[in-house]
Amino acid sequence: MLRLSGQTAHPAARYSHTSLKFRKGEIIYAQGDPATDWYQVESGTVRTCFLYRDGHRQLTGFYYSGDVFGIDAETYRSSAEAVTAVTLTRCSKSMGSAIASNQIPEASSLLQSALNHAQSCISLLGRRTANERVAAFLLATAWRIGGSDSLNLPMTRADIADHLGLTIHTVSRTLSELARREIIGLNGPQSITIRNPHLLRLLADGEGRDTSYEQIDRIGALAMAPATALGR
Amino acid sequence: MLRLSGQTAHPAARYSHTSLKFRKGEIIYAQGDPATDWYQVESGTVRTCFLYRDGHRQLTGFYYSGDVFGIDAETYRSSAEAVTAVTLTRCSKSMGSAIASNQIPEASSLLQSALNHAQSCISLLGRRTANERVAAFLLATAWRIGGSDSLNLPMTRADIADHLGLTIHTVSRTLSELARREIIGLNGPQSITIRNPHLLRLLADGEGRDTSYEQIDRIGALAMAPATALGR
DNA sequence: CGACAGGTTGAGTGAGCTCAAGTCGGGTGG
DNA sequence: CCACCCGACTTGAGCTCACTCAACCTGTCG
Repeated sequence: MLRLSGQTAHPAARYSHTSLKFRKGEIIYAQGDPATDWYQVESGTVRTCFLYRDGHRQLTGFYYSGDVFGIDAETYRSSAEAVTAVTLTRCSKSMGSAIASNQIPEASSLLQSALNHAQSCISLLGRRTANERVAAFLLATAWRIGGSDSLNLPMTRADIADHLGLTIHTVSRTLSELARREIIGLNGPQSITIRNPHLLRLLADGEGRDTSYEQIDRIGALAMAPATALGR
Repeated sequence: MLRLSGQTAHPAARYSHTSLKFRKGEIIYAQGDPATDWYQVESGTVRTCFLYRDGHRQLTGFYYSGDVFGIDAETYRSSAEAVTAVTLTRCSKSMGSAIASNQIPEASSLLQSALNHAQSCISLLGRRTANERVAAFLLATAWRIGGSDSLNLPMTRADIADHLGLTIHTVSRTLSELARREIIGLNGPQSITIRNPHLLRLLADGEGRDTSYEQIDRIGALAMAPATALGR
């Protein structure tokens, strides 16, 4: 969510770093492996997955260009996998010491970044309905990578579902419903445009709980009106 | 979950610290306040709450004697409240600098502790059913404070519910059901004994999903048998 | 062209929510 | 000492939203 320390920071650059490439779907490290390295994304998208004993998984985060992941104490609590083809910079922790003992100058920044990611994940999972979770996820993702209203979701529906604690069916249905109400646009499964950010924000914040679709759409239209009038 | 750095460590002891008392229910700091201090629990229990725009809350953690909380970057992302009467040690961050710039030696340890708490929270919310969440919560709490099989839950059902993303009704029903099956014992709402930790672990790990109660109870009985035979 | 992965959509079910009533224990005031 | 209240908890009944099961569509790759 939060960039590490501004646009230009490259914390990985200061250490013995190795550039690596992974193909789509490849595993970068596995849950339980000794946490010897941390990584920074150069290009592409990475997901971290926590696997439960019964086989189902909880995606704890998506990492885009500039993001840092793999900041764990002893062993990795989540595995990391390439969502798309990725290039990474790998940084060995062992050259200084464990990251927990702060012999690495940016240790605090890296941990802070990891903590922010975890809190964002909690913020999504704490929401109550599928609408709220999907809406909040779209806004968070748009804010992180899109910048503008059009965004390309690199991950599959299954990834989104396992991130939000839903099924792919519910995610798909919810997105279709949002598109039907013209809150978002769907140009193919991966390409999404946010048409009504204001209304999406209301949905994410739970304003649609005991309110009918017609009511919330009216509220959204009212909220949009000044912005639209101002914008053109 | 994880103690900061062993039983005897008192990271708060090394700084300008102030001892504070709060009564049950009192607010220690509010969400959005500038994060100027962090705290260590001397006695009692503290909860941290993330409030959503619609008024519902997500408890992001419970903190017991020895635990540290309030490790945020700029402003507190959650409020902190006294679950019981508590005594705390408050430590000012401003004496060095912001915690993110690692001028405070234990900054990394504190952040690591906060990260562990966040990951435990995700691990609970990532579970699928009420049974799994409640079982996992009981085990985590017992491991943290109980030590033995008997534990005193300092928080209310509402606190548990808002921590697990359930309602108080579902929490209450689930606990009653666990008691009815003699997996736990209930001596009053706050006092719980774990009678069958093995079976509780199976439930927490989702082994009861597509299995009937009778089947899982039988599995649990089998799993218990050797341990019982060995133990006495 | 077939195989397959990813995605969408429908129908029916069920776990957990909502609404509602009732219990229990502790505190307070008459 | 008892009546009363209040907050916390429990439990029942019904409903709803998300899951399950299933079918089908689409694009891609060999």
